[in-house]
Amino acid sequence: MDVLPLDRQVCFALYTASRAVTARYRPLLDELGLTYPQYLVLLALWERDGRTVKELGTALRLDSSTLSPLLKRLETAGLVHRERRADDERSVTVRLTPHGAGLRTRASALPARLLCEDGLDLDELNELRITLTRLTTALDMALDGRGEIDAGALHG
Amino acid sequence: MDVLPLDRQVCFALYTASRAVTARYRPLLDELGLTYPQYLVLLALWERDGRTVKELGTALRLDSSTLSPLLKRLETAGLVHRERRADDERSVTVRLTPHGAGLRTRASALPARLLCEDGLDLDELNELRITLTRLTTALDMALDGRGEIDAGALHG
DNA sequence: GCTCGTTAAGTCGCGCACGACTGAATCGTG
DNA sequence: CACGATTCAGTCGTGCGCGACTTAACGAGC
Repeated sequence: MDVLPLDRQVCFALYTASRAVTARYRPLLDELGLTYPQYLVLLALWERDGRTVKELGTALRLDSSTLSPLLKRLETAGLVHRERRADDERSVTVRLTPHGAGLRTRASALPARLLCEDGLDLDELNELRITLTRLTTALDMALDGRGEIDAGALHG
Repeated sequence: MDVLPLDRQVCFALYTASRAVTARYRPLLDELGLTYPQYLVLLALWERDGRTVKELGTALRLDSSTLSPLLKRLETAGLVHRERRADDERSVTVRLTPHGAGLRTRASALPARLLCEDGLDLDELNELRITLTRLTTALDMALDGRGEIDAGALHG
């Protein structure tokens, strides 16, 4: 069995496409003073404000070691505010400041500005998104399942 | 115009799917002592050995500031060897060592091991790869075009 | 109430990515 | 030949991602 050439590997196409998209977003996000992951965090908060770090991590599939420093930078930039929950002192609630909430209007124009140059029509984008989501959940389940099988092997 | 929810954004699906794939590759690549970008560099070299840093960068869409430290680590690990070209002292040729070439056999088993758990069949993977490649080239052209248009505007 | 296991946020180290820059080699044009 | 522009590899600083770890708070069972 031989190695597939780079151009035939789905994993490489995915890796490259993801970087191409963030590269295309970059100049637009620079105008807002945001990085791409910071933009995704704000997307999550615009959709539902006041989530805990844990809940944001679940939505974005990132853990606290990535989110904590990122949120600290967003707080320094005056876009979010963090405070410990009164009912559970372990959790921290992340809330948009007026400034952070105000960016929503400007940010909502971004996808449309990129849509016209991505070489795909709306149907293709929709299908692509669905396929990618299916791929992600399948791989996540396979990764989780690995651990469960290993744990199960210990009992058997 | 309102902001799309996170789950409807193609950019987010791409970002998440890309990380899910590398996460799934990680335990397998750990056995080979490789990171995911290092694996991609080796894929490129297995396909055609003796390329310059510049040529590798074109194939992987990475520039020297990413590749130089990565190649240095591969050289320290004894997988590649670097040497200045005699006919052009600016360029550096990257060659696989016997050890680096030998990893090819073990690495060729990787895609098949992941294929059975990605939740997609071969036709879907093929279509996905083609769509992603089209997306990447379109976005790259748009990004390049931006600069050319700006430069053109100065002449006009 | 106390202990032990669990959970949440955060820190640290490492390896990318990428922009900005440096230094050396090469090329083009006069 | 000279000299300015270009090309190539490499360094540096910043911000992710992520594994391993720490600390504090919660919860269950005794």
